[in-house]
Amino acid sequence: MAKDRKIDMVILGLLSHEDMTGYDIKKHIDGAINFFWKGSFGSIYPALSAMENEGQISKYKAEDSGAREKIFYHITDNGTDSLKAWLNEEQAVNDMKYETLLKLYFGGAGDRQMSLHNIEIFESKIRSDLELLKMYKGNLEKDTSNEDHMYFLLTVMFGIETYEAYLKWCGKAKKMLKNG
Amino acid sequence: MAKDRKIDMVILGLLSHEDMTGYDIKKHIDGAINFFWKGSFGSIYPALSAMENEGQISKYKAEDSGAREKIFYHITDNGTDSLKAWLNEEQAVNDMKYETLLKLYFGGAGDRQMSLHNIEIFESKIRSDLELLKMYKGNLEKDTSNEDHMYFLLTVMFGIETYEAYLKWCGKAKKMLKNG
DNA sequence: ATCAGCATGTAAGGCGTTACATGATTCA
DNA sequence: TGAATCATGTAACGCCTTACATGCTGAT
Repeated sequence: MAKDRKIDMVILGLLSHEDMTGYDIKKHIDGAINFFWKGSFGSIYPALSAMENEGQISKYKAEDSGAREKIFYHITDNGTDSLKAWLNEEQAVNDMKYETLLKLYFGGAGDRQMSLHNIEIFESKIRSDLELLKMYKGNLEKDTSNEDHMYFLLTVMFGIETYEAYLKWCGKAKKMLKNG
Repeated sequence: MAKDRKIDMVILGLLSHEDMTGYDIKKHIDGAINFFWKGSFGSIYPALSAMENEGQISKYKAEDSGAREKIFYHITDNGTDSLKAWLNEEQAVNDMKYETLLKLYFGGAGDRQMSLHNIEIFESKIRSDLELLKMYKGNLEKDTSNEDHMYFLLTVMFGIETYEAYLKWCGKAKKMLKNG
């Protein structure tokens, strides 16, 4: 029941690269991170407040902002320590929820055409996401000077590898449903 | 904000095969389903109560049980309708949370040895889970008379395909961290 | 004797989503 | 003029986990 909000670590990780606003953080999460982690405004802003109270991050307002106020957050030494401690913990939970597989598992309660259709929907989503991943990969490979890019690239490669496996499986599964 | 408890569908799906107790349901979820969905007693028992009130399932007590009372649940026609309606919905959310990748993404904040170690932990977990999946596959292939086994087999094959892709990636990633 | 497994359930509380509220700027 | 994007935040509420409570049976 101890605190286990991983969104805190996402925020600390992003702020370890550069100062950002809550809005910036959301945009980053919606990028390449989105393939292995998610986060909404409703979780980010409250987390930022809590973490500032805990002294993990500090905030300051943009001086020039002619438009609406922008609040930038900066990671503190405490925050850096928390981030490193988490990285060094051996425990890591990888939690999958494939509603597509759940439906397939219970496919016997419907007809084959339906299962086939559900696989095709999955397949087309994966196909378009895979293109996105390949685009990310291309961009990362252009600039190898940044040390962090290797880490980003590794996660993108993970995505590509698994998504290609998904597609391979889709082919087999469709065949089995048609013939077997 | 509408009801979106997928655990209901897991329960209906399992009960569409045979009558079961809450304990039986938990055991099934902890088997091959565990690779793509999870469920605890704390979510199963309350769901069973709610679904009985809604008329999706009905309950009866085992007559002979010499030991502690056993409550069996049976799917009703309403329940079967709900299950089929869900299976026919095109929408399916596949939600991943890879803490391992999150740590790797922010690997630049630590040293390479740490990232390498985290990948090795992931790799050994995947390796042992893959063996389990292959055992499930072998068992399912022994009895092809049961129509449902094809659906179970498809989900197990999905697991095997993706886990093998994970391992392939682990090899590449370790090399990159050592050399790159 | 003691521990694991069978079996049902409740309680507390954390985590997260969706929807709402507000308002400026930019671009078609 | 209207929509999209920038930007911050709150409110309501749902889902789920962990821990607790209870007690029998069978194996070591």
